[in-house]
Amino acid sequence: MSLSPFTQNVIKIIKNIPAGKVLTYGIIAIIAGNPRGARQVSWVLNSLSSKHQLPWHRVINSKGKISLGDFTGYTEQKELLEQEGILFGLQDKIDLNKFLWQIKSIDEI
DNA sequence: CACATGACGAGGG
DNA sequence: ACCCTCGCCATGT
Repeated sequence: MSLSPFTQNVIKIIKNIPAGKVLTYGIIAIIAGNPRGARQVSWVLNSLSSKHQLPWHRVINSKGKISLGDFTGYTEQKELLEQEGILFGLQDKIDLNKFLWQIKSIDEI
């Protein structure tokens, strides 16, 4: 199995998100080279996070919320993020203006 | 080649 | 703010 360059970039980006910061599926897709590849990002997390030791919990959706369901890891992800100092506001929403990792290009990695 | 999958996102009601 | 629809994409079967 070989992964597309885009998917490889996604892995590289996620692996470099610093503790205490988060990134959204959409932004990762953009930085990785495909503005419309957000769904592929979720696929990577779901199937390759353990194999590549990815900090999967640092990826949330564009609304600043956790995308996992109550029975698929929601609580675990929230705890991991809180342990890194990330705060949850009303509606369990994270303030992106404060916790979003400011990266503009994959070259910064 | 056809069809299903997955932790998405923008838009509208 | 919530819910649904629709478009999108790399993979897997």
